[in-house]
Amino acid sequence: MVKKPCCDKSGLRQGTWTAEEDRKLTAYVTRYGCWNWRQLPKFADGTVSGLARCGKSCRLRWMNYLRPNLKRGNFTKEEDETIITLHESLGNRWSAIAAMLPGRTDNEIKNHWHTNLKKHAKHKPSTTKLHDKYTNNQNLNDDHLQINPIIPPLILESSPPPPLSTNTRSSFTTTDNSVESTKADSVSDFWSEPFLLDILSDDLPTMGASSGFEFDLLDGEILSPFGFYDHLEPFSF
DNA sequence: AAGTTAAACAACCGCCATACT
DNA sequence: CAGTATGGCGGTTGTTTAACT
Repeated sequence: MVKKPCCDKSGLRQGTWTAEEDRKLTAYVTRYGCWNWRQLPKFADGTVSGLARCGKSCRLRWMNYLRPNLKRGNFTKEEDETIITLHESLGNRWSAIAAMLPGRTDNEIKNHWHTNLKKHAKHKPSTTKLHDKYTNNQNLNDDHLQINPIIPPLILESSPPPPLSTNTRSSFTTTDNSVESTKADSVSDFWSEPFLLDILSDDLPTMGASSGFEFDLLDGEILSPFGFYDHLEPFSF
């Protein structure tokens, strides 16, 4: 939804993400992984310099637009046919359909379905081999994962943020503000330092290899799956 | 050129399943 | 075992933009 930027009751921003917010989120996830979406924004150190977004919003933004290897742009004819066929078999299980289309998100497929394919699907009989395979298979859940074995591991779920001593998601949910603030401070240092040098020098080769990032330094420009890196300058928060 | 309509799509909401304490 | 926190999913909404009159 493209709402006007505003703050909700808890002071969190809503609406369209800015390039700055995208940079912050990408930088954080690139470095620490998506270990805990709901805690992530807390490390942004308030609403002025940090990410004043709810974790859910962060996850959605990352999964649908910022994560590596996402395709952008028009769907191919083959993709359309695949979506239609899978929808006949799976129904509105968009995540399952998206799993069959590397680089496409469930949200993207869902939107595409409602705006383009739904009307065509009504008139188009299913005749593809893929459809036959599914209609003849009783265990769709297991099978659809086997058909496409090249779905890349999405992101660094197993990589806890270095400053934390634990990666259990509930152990950090605490009412002990002193403990939390201490941890948050140590992590929020990240937000106040220029991350570019870090990711270029140390973390990125490793993180990039595991997460699908590809960064190239060319004449002072950084080429990345994200357009905004193309004109990125080292920044601090 | 201005107004209207339809299409596209980014993002939020609510619910549910799972993991943890 | 119950309660709570979190992640994930699907439905839906609302703004922007393109196409049309």
